[in-house]
Amino acid sequence: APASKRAKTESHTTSITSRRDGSGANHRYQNDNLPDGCQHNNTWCRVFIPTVAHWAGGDVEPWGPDDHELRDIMQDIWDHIYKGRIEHEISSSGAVLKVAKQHLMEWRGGFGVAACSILTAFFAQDTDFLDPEACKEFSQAMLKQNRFIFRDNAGLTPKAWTGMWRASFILQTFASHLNFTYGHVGIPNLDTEAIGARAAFTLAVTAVCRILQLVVDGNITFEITGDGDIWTPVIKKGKQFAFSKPVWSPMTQKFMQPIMALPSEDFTSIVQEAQQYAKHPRSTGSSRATSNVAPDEDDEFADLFAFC
DNA sequence: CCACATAATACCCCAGGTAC
DNA sequence: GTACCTGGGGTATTATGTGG
Repeated sequence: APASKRAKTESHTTSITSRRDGSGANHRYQNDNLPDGCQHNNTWCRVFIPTVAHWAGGDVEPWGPDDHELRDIMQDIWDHIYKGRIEHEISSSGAVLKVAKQHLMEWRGGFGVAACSILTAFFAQDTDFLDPEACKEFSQAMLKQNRFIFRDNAGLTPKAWTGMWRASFILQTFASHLNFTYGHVGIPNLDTEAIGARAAFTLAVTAVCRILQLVVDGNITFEITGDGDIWTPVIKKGKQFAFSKPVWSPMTQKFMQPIMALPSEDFTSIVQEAQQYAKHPRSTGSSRATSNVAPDEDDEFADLFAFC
């Protein structure tokens, strides 16, 4: 690694890790502890954090790098975004890193939340699913298909995966990543435009698996109010039901390999398709004036069962 | 059709809880 | 004490309604 590009400017840097000296509860770091000015024009939360998440969702370990690697990456991002305005050397135990990691938590959690609300909305629009058993059967069928693919995946070409990848549940869940990273900028040192979003996509796939599994096991129920048109998902309390690294990291690893093997053209087209579900669609030329807003239900069902 | 007021939603942020 | 994850409070932003 190249030598540090700057001299330390803060004299208060304790030579040893300066644990927590933030101003929040239990001396935790909060936004007030970030370098002065970095939040001007919402640059911190509208540009810096999305850029960090864009990197974290790239072709890397989905559940996150260690603090030192993350520090180095974030330093590059910082130097580019705040270049000439705010000089700051990020500490691997300081406010910038800690607060940013909090946002990355929310970024990962967003996949779990998205998968849950998408499946809930799907059930809510079909009265057949008023019967909890129907929900379970449906979810079981989805998962079964996944297992079938896994069982003999040695003999399958990456092409065989693409059918499943295009399932709208997964694409919609993946769109939460596109939303979260909206506003990110390219960082020359990191070649951020060249890397993909395979980690993010892996998390999306895993999140969908998790929510289906919760339904199958009866660990999520739906409170239905109104005239049956307001569904509220209720997930049982417990760490084992969370969308978290200890529970889902093994599954993520399984998914990661074949996803990494996808040719970049295929992956690019997947991302392209997911754009329609994003809040800030990247208009890729064709006018979207007439045809959409949301895909009509027939299309959605067609996609959904395309791989069943 | 536009300006404005109000309602709904999304976003950001913090801190509690839990496990180690 | 530290790290991970969650849930909710409060505000900014967008959608919706209403009068001119």
